Amino acid sequence: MSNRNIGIKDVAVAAGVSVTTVSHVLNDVAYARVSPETRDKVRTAAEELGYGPNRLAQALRTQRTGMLGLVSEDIATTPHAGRIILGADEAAKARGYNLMIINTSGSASLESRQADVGALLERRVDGILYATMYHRAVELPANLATVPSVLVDSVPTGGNITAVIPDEEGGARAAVGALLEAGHIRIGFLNNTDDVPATRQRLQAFRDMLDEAGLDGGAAPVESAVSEVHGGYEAAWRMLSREDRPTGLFCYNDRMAMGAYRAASELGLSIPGDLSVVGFDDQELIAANFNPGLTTVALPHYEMGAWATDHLIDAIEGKTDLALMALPPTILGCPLVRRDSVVAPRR
Amino acid sequence: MSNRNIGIKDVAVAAGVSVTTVSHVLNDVAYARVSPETRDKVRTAAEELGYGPNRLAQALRTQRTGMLGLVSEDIATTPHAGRIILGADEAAKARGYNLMIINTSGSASLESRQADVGALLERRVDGILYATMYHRAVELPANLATVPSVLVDSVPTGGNITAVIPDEEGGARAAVGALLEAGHIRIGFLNNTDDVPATRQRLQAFRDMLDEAGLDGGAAPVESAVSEVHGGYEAAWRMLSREDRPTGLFCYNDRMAMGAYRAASELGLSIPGDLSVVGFDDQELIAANFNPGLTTVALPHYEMGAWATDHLIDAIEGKTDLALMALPPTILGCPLVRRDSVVAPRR
DNA sequence: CTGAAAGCGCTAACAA
DNA sequence: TTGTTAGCGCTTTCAG
Repeated sequence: MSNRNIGIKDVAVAAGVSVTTVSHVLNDVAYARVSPETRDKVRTAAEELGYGPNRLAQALRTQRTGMLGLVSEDIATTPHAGRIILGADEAAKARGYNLMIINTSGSASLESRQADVGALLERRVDGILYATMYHRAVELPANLATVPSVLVDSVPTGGNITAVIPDEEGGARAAVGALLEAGHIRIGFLNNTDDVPATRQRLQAFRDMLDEAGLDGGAAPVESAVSEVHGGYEAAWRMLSREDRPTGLFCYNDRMAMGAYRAASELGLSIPGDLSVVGFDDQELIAANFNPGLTTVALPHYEMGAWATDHLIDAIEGKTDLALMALPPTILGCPLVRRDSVVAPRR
Repeated sequence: MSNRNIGIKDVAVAAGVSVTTVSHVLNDVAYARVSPETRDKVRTAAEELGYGPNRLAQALRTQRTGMLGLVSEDIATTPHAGRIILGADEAAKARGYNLMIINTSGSASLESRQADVGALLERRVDGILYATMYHRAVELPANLATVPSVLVDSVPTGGNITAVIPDEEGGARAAVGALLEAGHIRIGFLNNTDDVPATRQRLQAFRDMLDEAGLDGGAAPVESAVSEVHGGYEAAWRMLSREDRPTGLFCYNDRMAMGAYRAASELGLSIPGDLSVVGFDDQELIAANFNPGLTTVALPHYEMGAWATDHLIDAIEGKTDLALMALPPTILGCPLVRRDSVVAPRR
């Protein structure tokens, strides 16, 4: 058990050598030439005393803390943050780094976010991950540029910084593809009303897929509403009340799909018999627990967190030049998760 | 904007004073006697140079890092972790501390969890928060005792450590109380099958409340199943198929309540008309988005995180002796969140 | 093969 | 009222 009070000097005394030697063997310094016997003596002494290095002192001396700062938006409000943190934590741990986390609000002022970054900087983190809770364009605090950093789940409004984002288009194409593949030809889209990349890109992919299938994407029904359960409910109600109501429905996210389930049920439409639906986000609680289970598209939060961390560490260790890969953002896939809400349309 | 490269010495030179003076004014050292003019010179010099203290060096010298370690179980799988982290982060930030987070698994071996604590110890965190994802008894890594620490959302199996847990009993009493108050006299409980404190305490509170209301708690219907949606569905189906089916249903958690909603619907029972239900956990996604909105009991995760952090810092700063408050655990309230799933029974 | 000593950036006696 | 200086625990150059 590691004992806070004992230092390298104590180990040196116990082993009857100098601190230099202790440092050399404990850190496996390449150029050090120490006899096997001495190495053994040192190691057992360290073991017996329960020596653990003081990382602060190490850091002060080497100018490397082995700490990564993670500023994350709205940690408590979405499950997405947890996945990014987990991906980052595991990637970091695998390479001997640890995470210093600061929560911020998506709506916080630039100054307040700059102060958060500043706190991390004072602690001399080796690099910073800046994670947002949904894919959009963010204005980054200027002091972020002070240190290697990567943006997770967003693109920068100005300037350039390495970023990693989800493949909205590919995900949407997979979703619509699942419907097409099942044989649907009347397909509707329940879109979000916010002006974020996902809104535009998913719509574009929706239309493209229909066009490519020989259907008229431009004429396909689209209803928009706030991307919450009640919005999905309202939009679905409108969509499903049409004469030529679709047999397949692509929803902007799982929450809207949840609303669509309710609307369908109230309209006497069964899922998937009368209506096939596919969502986006793969929110466990909703998607897996629905009846029938919701086929949806998963967002790669864990993967983005891990990717960002790995590349950040590469940059810190000089294995990569972040500046070179600053633009464009790296895009990570959004895999389709098949459950039971898509079947062939009734004929 | 804080500049990593400039140190206290540069400020001293720029201001034409010694480093001592700089240190004194920048840290507002009480006993220091520095003229107002000098103070000004120092402050503006620091400002202009963009000086930010190197917290590592400070920490090495003062033996205080201002960092708190947080080992948290299963960050990505429950929304609870996010709330604990948020509560801890805000409390910490308010007192000038930051959080170093390590994720661990609830099922990880003692050694692996001990290594996680060890990593925090090497970084010389001033104290450690150990958070579990559900209320139970945990075996803590021995090295945790090395430093001030508090356990969040669990009680220790052996030894003593300050802990903070939710008021299971009070929460359950509030839940059953809501049903009683609405006039229900046939009330059932859908319980969890895991042997955790919540299972026992909520059941006990359920029976007690009925007894106190002059109903026979011992005879009240209880069905148990795994605490997931499908478990709730199965248990509810059994419960609601009885001749004397209850008009009020208390569910172990919101997920089980979600299953109960489905079972009720399939049995042609409307909520809340034919059946009033109350859950536990207040999982936003479920509880608020259900139709009707689920009346439930909120778990004080944010509060536990904040309470633990505040008391940990008190101990670190010598304002409290943690040992004195080690036993018994502090209990934080679980407030009832009223929505629309409880009404008076039909008569 | 091993050790002495300088110094990372800062704080806090102590001196002036 | 201000400055000198000795470390905090470690790594690393340089000399044996």
